Amino acid sequence: MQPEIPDHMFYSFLTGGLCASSSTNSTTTTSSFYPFAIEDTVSQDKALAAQRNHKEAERRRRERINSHLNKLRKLLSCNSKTDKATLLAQVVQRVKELKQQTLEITDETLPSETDEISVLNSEDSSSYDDGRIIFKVSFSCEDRPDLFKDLMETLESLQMETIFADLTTVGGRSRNVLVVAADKEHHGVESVQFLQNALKSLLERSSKSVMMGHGGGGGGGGERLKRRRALDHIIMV
Amino acid sequence: MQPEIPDHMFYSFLTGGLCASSSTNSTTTTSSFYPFAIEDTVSQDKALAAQRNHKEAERRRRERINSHLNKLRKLLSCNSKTDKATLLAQVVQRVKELKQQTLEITDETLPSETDEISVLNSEDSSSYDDGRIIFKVSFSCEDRPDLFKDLMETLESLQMETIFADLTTVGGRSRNVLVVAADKEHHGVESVQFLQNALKSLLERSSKSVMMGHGGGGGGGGERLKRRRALDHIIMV
DNA sequence: CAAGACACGTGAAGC
DNA sequence: TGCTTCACGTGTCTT
Repeated sequence: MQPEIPDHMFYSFLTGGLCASSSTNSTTTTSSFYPFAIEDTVSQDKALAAQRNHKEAERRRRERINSHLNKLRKLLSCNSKTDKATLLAQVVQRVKELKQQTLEITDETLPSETDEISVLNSEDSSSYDDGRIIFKVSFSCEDRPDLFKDLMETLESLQMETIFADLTTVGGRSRNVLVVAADKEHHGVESVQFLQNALKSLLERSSKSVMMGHGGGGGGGGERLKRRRALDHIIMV
Repeated sequence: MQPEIPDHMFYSFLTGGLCASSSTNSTTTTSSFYPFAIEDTVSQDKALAAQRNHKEAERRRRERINSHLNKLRKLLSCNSKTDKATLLAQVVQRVKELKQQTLEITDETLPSETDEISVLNSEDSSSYDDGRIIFKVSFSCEDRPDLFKDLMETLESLQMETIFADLTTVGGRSRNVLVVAADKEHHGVESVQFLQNALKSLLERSSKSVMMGHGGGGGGGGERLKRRRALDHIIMV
């Protein structure tokens, strides 16, 4: 596998032979000036062995780096003849792209890092359900065991019927999109406020039960995807 | 900025001076053996200039590579003192992770590459809507202008009411998730078949109008995300 | 040959 | 001290 002394005799004769190395001159030639004295041959052997180690270590280092570069070549499915530099440029671009992509998709489909509530009166868009007012409710918050139960109780107490629920829980955060229907006899357009307040207290209850363990929540924002695994997504009708 | 002849006199005396280089021996020393003849000083200058160019080019190459490595260090937000090798190992891992992540998310939320239809009778899960049967319909297909209109007409002809629609169109592909309600007077559980057949003809109509332009569709499967931009996502109630 | 890319062995600097 | 990592200049092979 290894060439083992392929052409380095050229350099070795230089360092170990006539020419003195630029830095080792003050260490080996202290006790004796005779070029081929006994002490020198011993220390020469030691130095030679050291340099051989050094050389091989460096070779291993190069191999390690190049192996990773080859892995990257495969991951980007690019030719094995592509430059190291251009390969790395492509890697940089790819990482940027992937980061951006996951961020885009994430922001549109997964729970947001900050607590958010949105209640929309969707009567204007399409009013096929004449006797009822339809609201679209969506909010992101910290997940907790009784979140769904509390939510259902809240909606029931408001005499609202859940038509559709899209619940996504991942990484301890929960994103909930609901479509609820309210009777026009008991509710008007102003019920948006009721809903919002009810959800607000729901989220406050949530933050009370968790309190600490998740410090600020605002901070860095670059590595928010790291812990995310196996997303739990439920759609109910 | 540049050191400009910092310590290479050691090597230069070697290549241009006493010792003959291992490969250039047959080119420069053909006409004369006198070490300091005129022709030799000229060719020496030329060779020296060439080696200086070579040296600087190599330096630029190193800088290029290292600059990209530093970019990657920033992108992975890892310390500037991390090894080249371990950095690259981390990059490999990160790229793999990001690829996997986008793939996972994509498969759960975005249109699939192949045409698919799924119709579920969701009566078992929760039957709060006593007078009606609720179906969950989801399918992925090639996008086309009148897809939504045709879909609505189809559902109307089946006397089914759309309660919820989640339509995602991106990269020429469309993913549609619908919750439809059917009157129990006109429909039974077997209506799942009606729905499936209707959707099947809908997709066949679709593939007829597009036909070519997207060859197989099966193939590679590694770079399917490349063209995806600005996702068009509509939720209707 | 010139221009570019790569592997190599080496000295220096950090633990 | 030895071990590791880096930048450097070089030889060599490919366009």
